[in-house]
Amino acid sequence: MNLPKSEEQLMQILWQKEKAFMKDITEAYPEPKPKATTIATLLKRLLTKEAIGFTQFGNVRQYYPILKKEDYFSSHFNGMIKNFFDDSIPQFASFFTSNKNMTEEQLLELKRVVEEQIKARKK
Amino acid sequence: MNLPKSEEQLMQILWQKEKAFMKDITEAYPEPKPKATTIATLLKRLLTKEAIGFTQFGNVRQYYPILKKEDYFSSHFNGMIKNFFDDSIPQFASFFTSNKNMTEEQLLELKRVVEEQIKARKK
DNA sequence: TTTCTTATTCTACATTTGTAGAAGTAACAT
DNA sequence: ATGTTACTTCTACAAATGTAGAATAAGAAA
Repeated sequence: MNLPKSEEQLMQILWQKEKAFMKDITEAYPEPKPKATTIATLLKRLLTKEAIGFTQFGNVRQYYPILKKEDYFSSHFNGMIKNFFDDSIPQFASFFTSNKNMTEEQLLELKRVVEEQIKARKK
Repeated sequence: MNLPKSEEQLMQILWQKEKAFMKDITEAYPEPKPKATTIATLLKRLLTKEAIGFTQFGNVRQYYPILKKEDYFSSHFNGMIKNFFDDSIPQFASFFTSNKNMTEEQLLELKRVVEEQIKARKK
């Protein structure tokens, strides 16, 4: 499932809210907010793709994501690793950690996280 | 710079080859290869976007990437971290390392890479 | 040089994406 | 009851994307 930018942005809102009525979605958009019909169109397209669903409440719908954020992210991320690092995690890791934007503090934090994970696997 | 799939695929080829003539590009494509004119269109679009350039050799052109792979990847990656992990590297790291697809071996490898990087920073 | 092959440009066209107006409908406020 | 508001569906349309045919030009092969 590969969503265009505009739909992905809407998904981000739904992932964050888990459930949301039109009104909540509109509120969540940053300025300049798209027109209501634009949002409606996107919701409709996402419904067609079955990336989201809704529960009818009277005459209003409460939308919720069907596509999981983790899955969506993972598939993208894996795709990138594959294309950019020849499917090699270490190669990616190396690039990632030598990234100038990363502070030493973050590196230490990362190390901690990795160690923790290794420990968790052991048992 | 955000390239559509088809153009990105062509860029991958150019990044890999560094320089390439039409013929080399065609060869690099996996089956089913796109028609030559399709590739030509993509090259033209990439030239317009100044993502690539070329050197004229007689009547043939040798294309090369102008847009750097690292930069392209970084900007995408950062965008994803921002959208999916609220711009938090540790949050991403945590998700990344707890990924089921990752073997313990890879984790150890990652730890090694991180430590190496920390050491490198120190001096 | 005649023909074949290859690269390039132009043109074309269906799909997808981004955005939104028009209109209908039902709940809501007065 | 009745105009106002919120939501949804339909329709629309420009721009971007994916793909490629037609035509052309210029070496390469015969």
